[in-house]
Amino acid sequence: MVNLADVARQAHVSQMTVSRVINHPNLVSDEVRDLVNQAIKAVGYQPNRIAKALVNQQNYVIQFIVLEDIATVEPNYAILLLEIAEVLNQKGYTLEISTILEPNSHVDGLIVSGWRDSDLERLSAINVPMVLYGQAPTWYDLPYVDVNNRMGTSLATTHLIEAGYKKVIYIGMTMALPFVREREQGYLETMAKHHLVSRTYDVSNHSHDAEKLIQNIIAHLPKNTGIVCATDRIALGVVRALKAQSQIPENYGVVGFDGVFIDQITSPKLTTIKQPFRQLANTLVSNLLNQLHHSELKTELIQPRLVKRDSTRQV
Amino acid sequence: MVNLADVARQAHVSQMTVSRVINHPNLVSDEVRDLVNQAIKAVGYQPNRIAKALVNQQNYVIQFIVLEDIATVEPNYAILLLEIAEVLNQKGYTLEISTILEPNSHVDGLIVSGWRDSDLERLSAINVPMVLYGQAPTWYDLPYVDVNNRMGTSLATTHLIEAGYKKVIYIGMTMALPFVREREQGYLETMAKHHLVSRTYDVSNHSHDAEKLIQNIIAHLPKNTGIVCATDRIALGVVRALKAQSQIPENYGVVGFDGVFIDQITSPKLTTIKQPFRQLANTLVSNLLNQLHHSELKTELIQPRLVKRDSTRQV
DNA sequence: TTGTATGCGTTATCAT
DNA sequence: ATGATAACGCATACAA
Repeated sequence: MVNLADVARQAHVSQMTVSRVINHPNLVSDEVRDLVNQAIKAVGYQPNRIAKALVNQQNYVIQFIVLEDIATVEPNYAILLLEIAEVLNQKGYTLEISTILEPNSHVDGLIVSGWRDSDLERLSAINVPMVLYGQAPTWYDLPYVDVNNRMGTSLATTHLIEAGYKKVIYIGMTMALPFVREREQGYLETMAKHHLVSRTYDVSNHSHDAEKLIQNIIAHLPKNTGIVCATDRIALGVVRALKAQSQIPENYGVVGFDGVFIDQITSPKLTTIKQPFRQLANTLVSNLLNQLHHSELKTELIQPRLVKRDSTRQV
Repeated sequence: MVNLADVARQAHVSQMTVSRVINHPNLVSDEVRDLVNQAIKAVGYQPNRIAKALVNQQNYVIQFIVLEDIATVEPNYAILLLEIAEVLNQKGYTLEISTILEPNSHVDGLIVSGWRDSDLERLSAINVPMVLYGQAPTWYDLPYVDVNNRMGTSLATTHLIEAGYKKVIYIGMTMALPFVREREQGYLETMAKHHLVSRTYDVSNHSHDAEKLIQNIIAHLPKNTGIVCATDRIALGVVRALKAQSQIPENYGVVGFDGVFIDQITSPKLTTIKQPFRQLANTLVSNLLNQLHHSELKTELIQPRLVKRDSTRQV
């Protein structure tokens, strides 16, 4: 392992000068700085994160905590995790993954996902920099990053209206979580804005439930109806129920939400609201590192994107 | 932060004695050991991984490298990653995730997945302990862990035969990877063993392709046929193509492979070969840690499990 | 069986 | 502007 001493020897300066060139280059004269930089390249020096961590009393470890059952959201997490890991590694941090909330002293910061309202009390008691993935109630002072769920369903609803579907209904989820309410609100608001009558249904977030719901209400569902779904999973069930009559997208238009994996395996392919996971990952990480360095708390909503495919009419 | 010195003071012994109690308890007298252990609890000591890493010239970081396009296998990876992370954390290691092959000096070991044959040359040149996820050719001396793919399709084929399907065909993948060949072999062998005529087709690993294939060959496909699919994705397309006539499982039986996520969202629910991801994760990790400590190379195949659901007849 | 001295690679502090 | 020294927490080698 090549260390500071090796570089120092090569450049005929002291260890400290090398350390300064790396951490406080403006405190070093131009000539010496160039000399040292050359030496660093020549010997192939790579800073030792462990030694740095020891002296700085930091660990350069961020823990990603998944509190919900993975099975419910698998594809999303794979993407998000990989994005976060990449961003973190770039900044010299390591990502640790955990499924329980019990922060060890060796983590510098927490990214928490899949939490329920009942977790927030416990979370706000923990004295480690953290950022939540998912919109949290404001009365806890916990910074969060999320996609703008309300805007998402609003985009979906607008798209269906503009595509000429006469009636537009919403199929939501039976979960008391902020993002669930937000998605519903996005639909309701947009319908109100267009002076249209809204109609919502609730199912569990499983394709088979959504499929059954549609089979039950199909008799009362006029042709030329648009269906905004709270998730791609629900949309999958809806599409399956309607496909038998191959009435998509002529008689029924379907829009999902998430845009990960499921949207690609439906038939017809799903028009959906895509969560920008790369951007979410970037924002989560920079948010957290900002807290570590400058200790500012900040909450952010990221804009989603409508992806038009075959389950809705081309406008 | 409470350290060895704090414990030592509490127990009225030296730092070294405390260190010994932790690392070599048999070198310490019983009384002193008990005393120190009490002190450890009393002051709430937690070993500092960073300091340990520095002195041991280890980093306690394992890198998980995903070389293939994530989009093709998302759900599987989410599960595998979380399992690996959990096992690793238990053993005091941290998991780092990367999508490129360029091991930094700060990683102690590599778990490599999604590699192609063309990567193996480069991999075997890297001088860091590693284990591959996925069966590799034996002429590279790289240890790997994989599910027993051959046994998997064999289980699937046997199940269909025993369920009374007269003809059993196989839909495989157009990829030149060992595991692809293994899965096909499992089918072919089992058919031969039962003195049955085998018939294989190939498609890309996309549900839409599989769906088209079935639509094209359905005319020549006699009733009472069993279909072994190389993946759940393919099975999903097959089920979709056959569902219009709702002939599953009476006239056609379908078995998939993987058992992650997709199998739950098909309709009817998929009979499939389940990859034991928890066991795979455990084996991958213990394999790697064995290399780190005792430097033995070992390759292992894990047994998969047949999960009978609604896409095949109950025997 | 227990304790002392030393060093891992880095950086902050203080001195020059 | 540059360098010498000490310190972070732990474990190995050696001494007692």
